[in-house]
Amino acid sequence: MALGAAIALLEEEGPDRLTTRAVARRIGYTAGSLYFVFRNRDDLVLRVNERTLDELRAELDGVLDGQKDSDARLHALGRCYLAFAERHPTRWRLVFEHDVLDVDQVPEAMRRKIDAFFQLIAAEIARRSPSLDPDAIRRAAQSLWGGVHGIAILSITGKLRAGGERPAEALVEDLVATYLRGLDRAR
Amino acid sequence: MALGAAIALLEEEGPDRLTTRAVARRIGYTAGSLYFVFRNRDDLVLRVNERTLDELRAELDGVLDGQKDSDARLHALGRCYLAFAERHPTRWRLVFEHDVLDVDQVPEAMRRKIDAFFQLIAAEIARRSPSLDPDAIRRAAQSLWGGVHGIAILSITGKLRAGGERPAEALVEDLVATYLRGLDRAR
DNA sequence: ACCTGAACACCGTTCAAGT
DNA sequence: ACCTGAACACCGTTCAAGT
Repeated sequence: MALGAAIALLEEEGPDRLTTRAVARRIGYTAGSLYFVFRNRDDLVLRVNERTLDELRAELDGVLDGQKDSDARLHALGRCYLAFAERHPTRWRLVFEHDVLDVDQVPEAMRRKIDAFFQLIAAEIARRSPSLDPDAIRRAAQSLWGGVHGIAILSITGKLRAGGERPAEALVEDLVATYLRGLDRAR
Repeated sequence: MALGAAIALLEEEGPDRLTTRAVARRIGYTAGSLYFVFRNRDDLVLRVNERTLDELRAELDGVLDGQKDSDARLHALGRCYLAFAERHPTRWRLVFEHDVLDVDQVPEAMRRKIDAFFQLIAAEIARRSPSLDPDAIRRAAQSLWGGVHGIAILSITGKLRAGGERPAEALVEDLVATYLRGLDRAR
């Protein structure tokens, strides 16, 4: 499958080398024939990204097994998210940095995957803070997870220069713990 | 100046069209001559990014004038950061998405600018929570600002799909307020 | 039905040669 | 001292033509 070659190329050579021609070469075909399986390069990247999101989702689901306490589950999700980003930096960045040109045409499936992910967080928050109304829960899920995402991206791109070991993990722990503590203190 | 042309090109046509050839064309020179002023395309992007960070910094400094309360200052910084990102999405993204190939060779000036920015946050946190030790302050500045950054990037790339108007601003307010509240509740 | 190969309009980068 | 212009090795994309 062409997708496999694309992913290998991406991890081995980086995003700039993920070209239609290189993918074709790697599977022993000619450049033009790739356009029978992908609409264009955007489409190729999009399919790689869907795969990446599916893998991430599977790992997140996996990490929830066995954890009972909602706060522990949220911490586990945060750690897992960060760990995935650190394990697959190139693929993970591609998900968020790739711009589709004809917006909202193609990425409907992608948006659903991202939404589903926020709902995972929202469900845990609803559980631990049952007094929050649905709007507040949505908001909390988005700002908390936006936060974890930001730490992950700054860490991966080397913009943090933090001290200690596993510095980004400490930041995620800090953000989740402090935010949840703030949630408990009513407004 | 070539830099001006590069920035105009970037805002008008997007990051993919920011090519050495297009910049040269726009200022009436030939492609090769650009290499007398920039080392290569990476260097060109780096210089654009430095300029962007300088502008952002100036706006952040400006927003602090007049605000006395540290919490209000942190909120103002968050809103200003987000507003800048929304006003210059392409340039702002380029700062964080551009990868220099020969790492830590070139971007020393860039790193200092980013560090200086975290220190701006850390100073406000130190002021409002004087009982925190220096490590905790650094950590708080990084996780809180990583968080604001994450919301900004998800918002700009259309991955939030939040309700209400100025949705990202509401998230930044929520994150900052809740995090600071969490900071006040000792561990 | 499936793939090739050539073509077109682009890139980044280098470097002799011109003024 | 400064710039050009051609060259090289790449891109994405299309599409006649081959099997």
